[in-house]
Amino acid sequence: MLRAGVRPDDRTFPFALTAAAAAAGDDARKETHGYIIRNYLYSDVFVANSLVDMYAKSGCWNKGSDIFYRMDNWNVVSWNAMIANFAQNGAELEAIRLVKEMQNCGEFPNSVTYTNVLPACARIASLVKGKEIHARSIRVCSNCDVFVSNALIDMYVKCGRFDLAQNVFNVSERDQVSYNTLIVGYSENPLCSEALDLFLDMRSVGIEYDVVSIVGALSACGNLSALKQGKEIHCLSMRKLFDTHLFVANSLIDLYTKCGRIALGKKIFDRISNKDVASWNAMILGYGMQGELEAAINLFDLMKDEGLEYDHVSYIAVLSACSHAGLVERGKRYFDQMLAQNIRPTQMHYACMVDLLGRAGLMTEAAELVRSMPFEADSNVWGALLGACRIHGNIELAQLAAEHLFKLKPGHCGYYILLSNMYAEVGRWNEADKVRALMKSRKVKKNPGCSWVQIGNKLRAFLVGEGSQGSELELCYDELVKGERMSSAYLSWPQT
DNA sequence: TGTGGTTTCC
Repeated sequence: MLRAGVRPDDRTFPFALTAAAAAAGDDARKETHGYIIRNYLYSDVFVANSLVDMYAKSGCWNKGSDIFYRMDNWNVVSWNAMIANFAQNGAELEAIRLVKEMQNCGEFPNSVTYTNVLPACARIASLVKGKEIHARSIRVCSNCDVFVSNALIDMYVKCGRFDLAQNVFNVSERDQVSYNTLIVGYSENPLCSEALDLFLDMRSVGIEYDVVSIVGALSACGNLSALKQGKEIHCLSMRKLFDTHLFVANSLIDLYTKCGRIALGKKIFDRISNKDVASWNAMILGYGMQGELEAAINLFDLMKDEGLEYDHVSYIAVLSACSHAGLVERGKRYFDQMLAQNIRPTQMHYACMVDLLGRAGLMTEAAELVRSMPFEADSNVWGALLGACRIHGNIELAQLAAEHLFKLKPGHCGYYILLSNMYAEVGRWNEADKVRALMKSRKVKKNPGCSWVQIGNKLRAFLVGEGSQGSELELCYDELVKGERMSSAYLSWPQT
């Protein structure tokens, strides 16, 4: 247009800026912005809004912010773009605050406002703020907007309130995203079966599954060790050529390694031409999970040779492998390497390190690491320490760890039992009884041992002490064998 | 002839 000598006007730029926002690299953004500055088109609210949006999407929230605060007048779109700018770039509280501020400035939030701010509540898991937004959206009927109800479902899921997420889902208009949001939300234990039910439901009400639904369903199967259903979903994904999608392929590695089919997972890993960090992480975690620790650590080292940067998950994978293999010095080296790479350790990293040191009997060092953490240790960290105390018979430290665990996870039976058994082993019966009494007073039930098999689309569980399960077990076995024969018949690669 | 929106891998 410029080459043809046609002068763009303020109507041109919203289109150009939208395109620049989606373009790779910063060149198009800088050039377009520069032209606008040189030609005094800055004061047009449409143009300025598009600029804020462009910078929000490119991750420069201060650039978007500069433009916003220099604008002469704002409309509701300006506020919404600015809320998105904060919400998508790590300034969640600012985004939430801006909804109040826009009202102070006399602007009314609309459905887009709520759609933009709800993911901010979700990311910081602020149920209070999320509920407040929910209530406001009801007052102006925004909750009837499918974008808003989907964002609400996601917010409740991310705050751990599956009951409220399900409520919103039940009373709202539902589309593909509604199903996907709930499937992905449920695909973590212990709601994986619900996730798979929803995956079947969506198809029966005529809503097509897409890559996101497949990823959620595969992840649910992995967590359930539901190999047969996982294979079926693998087949469904092949039918739509989704299986070459990177996220799907990575989920397939996760599925097969979690189900113990390491070779199958490796086959998928090898076939991915554009492997990303998550592909490598999934494979390293898979080897580690199945006890192939040398393979896990070798793959970790190989990843670097391939020119890929480690992320925090890579380190969780390799540290847990070192811990299980008893490679203390090597684990410490990797931990230091992670710090040098400016990756801030999370609870899980500390839990791995405490486990590493503790298993090796370096109890003082493990306790010192917990003490030196820059934030309060969570139940994974204290649990790792308690586990190590159990192995090495360190009752004093076990008491300390258990004290924290009883506060952090008061309903978790395992910790009470572990400590009580430790007392009993050394004949400190009074203290063992005290722990049991504490457990009883808190109405903590001991979970019975449980084992299960999958038959068709159902899981059948067997509990310790259930009695007369002999015939039922045989029945399950027959069905299981039949099911295996069927699933191997339609797979295109050899079974491992 | 113009601006803003929800869900995904480890």
